[in-house]
Amino acid sequence: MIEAIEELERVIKEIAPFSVVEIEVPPQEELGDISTPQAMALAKILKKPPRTIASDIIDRLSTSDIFRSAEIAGPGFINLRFSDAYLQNWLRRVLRGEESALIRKVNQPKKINVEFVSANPTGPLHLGHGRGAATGMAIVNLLRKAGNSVVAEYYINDAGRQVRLLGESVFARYKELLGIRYPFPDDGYRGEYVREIALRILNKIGSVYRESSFEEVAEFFIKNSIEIMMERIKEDLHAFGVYFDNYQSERELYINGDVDSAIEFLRSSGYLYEKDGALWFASSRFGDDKDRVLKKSDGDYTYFSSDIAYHKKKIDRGFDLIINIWGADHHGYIPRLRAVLKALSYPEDRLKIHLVQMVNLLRSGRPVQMSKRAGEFVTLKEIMDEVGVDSTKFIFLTRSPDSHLDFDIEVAKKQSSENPVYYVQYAHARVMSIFRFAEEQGISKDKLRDISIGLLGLEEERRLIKKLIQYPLVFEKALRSLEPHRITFYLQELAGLFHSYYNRYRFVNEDKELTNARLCLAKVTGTILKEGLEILGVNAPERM
RNA sequence: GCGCCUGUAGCUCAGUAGGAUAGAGCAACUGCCUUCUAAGCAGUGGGUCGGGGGUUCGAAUCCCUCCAGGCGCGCCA
Repeated sequence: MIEAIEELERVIKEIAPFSVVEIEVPPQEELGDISTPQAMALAKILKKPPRTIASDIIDRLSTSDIFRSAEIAGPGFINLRFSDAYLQNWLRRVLRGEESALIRKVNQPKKINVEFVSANPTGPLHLGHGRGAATGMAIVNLLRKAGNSVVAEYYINDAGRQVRLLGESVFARYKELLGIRYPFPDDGYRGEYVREIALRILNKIGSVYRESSFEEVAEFFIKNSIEIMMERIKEDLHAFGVYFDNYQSERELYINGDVDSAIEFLRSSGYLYEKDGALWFASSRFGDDKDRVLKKSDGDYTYFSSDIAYHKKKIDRGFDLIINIWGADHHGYIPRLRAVLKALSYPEDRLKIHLVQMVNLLRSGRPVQMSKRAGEFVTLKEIMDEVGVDSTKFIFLTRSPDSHLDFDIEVAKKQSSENPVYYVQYAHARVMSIFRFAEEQGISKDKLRDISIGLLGLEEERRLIKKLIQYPLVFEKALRSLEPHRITFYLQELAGLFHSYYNRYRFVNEDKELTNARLCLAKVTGTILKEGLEILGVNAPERM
């Protein structure tokens, strides 16, 4: 597939150097194995009839190695069929474990920062964070598989009013545990976890702050509360199979002077001014709808200031690409951040902000009450325990990030035997099971003889092979759009073809040559299922 | 009021840098386990792609408009 893509790219770029080459799988398999509508897209630019362009493209293709046929269809589609020799050679390479058969590495690996989750350390992760976590991790996996050097990063908002409020809430519970009356802060965090944090602090330090006011011990309580909270958040993330390479603290940006130096930088560039006793950034000069305050008239910095410092630091760290994965409720923030990066002369196309839409939690069709104020909300941990990690991730990654997601706990659980995730995992487990059986018959998975595609002439076998070879194309499309759900859907289709074939034919049979060929097919299927599941961060079980 | 996202089968959703006869899972119904795992397979039914207009050889996809839902519009984070 990769050679086919490259051949088409080569030829199309000869004709139209700046066009983006679009390759797809035809809607009906009778039409061909792959196709391109490129000739029609080029017709307007080149001012030639699409079929003439198509014919020109076909003439330039060196069809013999890769393609068996190339035809013009309809208004100007080019439909191509792979030659048996090419298919056989590709299968052989996958069998040998050659990664280059599955993934085309990027020409120039990039240093990429992907920031996601970044939940405030004021409470446990909830389901919405889970969606961001699953999506972000899958995007990181995609980028890494393509050969990039990726830093998965979590930005900890551990400065400002919210964490102070957490500290005070914990302090109030601490006093309470000591049997001392203390007014609970008005908008304080009332969740049970706050009490747990207080208890841990109590166990650690005892009653030494029995008589203290919050002002006296604020630093201590804030710092410790955040640490305990982050510990728990990391535990949840790890249980969810999500790992960060770097946790960047907002507080440190202040302490290390990054905020001051970022502001100085903007000031020296002439983008700051004072008005009404506050310090403003002229973001409207860079596309934002209005200017934004960096330093309030009371002397405190806004959150925006540290965010500027944070992104300046990312740029200074030398990333070629900065990807932020945000919850959709932050979308209003995009123009001002883009304005910042413009002011910092960072090329516009090197900042990508991907929004992940909100998750509604339901139980049997009814919305689950979520009151953050009262501390009543369902945590990601609870969902993981009740529904399962793989199933939860799969549900997140079976939807476009743009779509609002209704997550029904009962449906996610009830489907647990018919859930698409098990369907895909089951296909993998079946491949493994076939090899366990073959092993009993004295056929080792690692000692398969060369595959001969001539023995795989059944319609179902051809269909499966053609689905398998689509994997590199699906990967590239997922990578280009940073949309892991494309992989998820592909895996379901692949699993479907495999199950169907499995049900009808025997892999291990009386004919040794045929058995060998079919086992090769099973092995390639297993490899690709595993490869795809790896990107999603979902387990590929040996047995179920 | 302004901005972003969404509206596709009874339900949950794919498909949208314009492309071929709009797909899948669930639910419903009918069959298939003495042979590599039935968490599976085979089959049946199910659609004004929210409405209306426009651009185009061609629109679920682009533009305009209206309707519906979600989210956001602070010297909060």
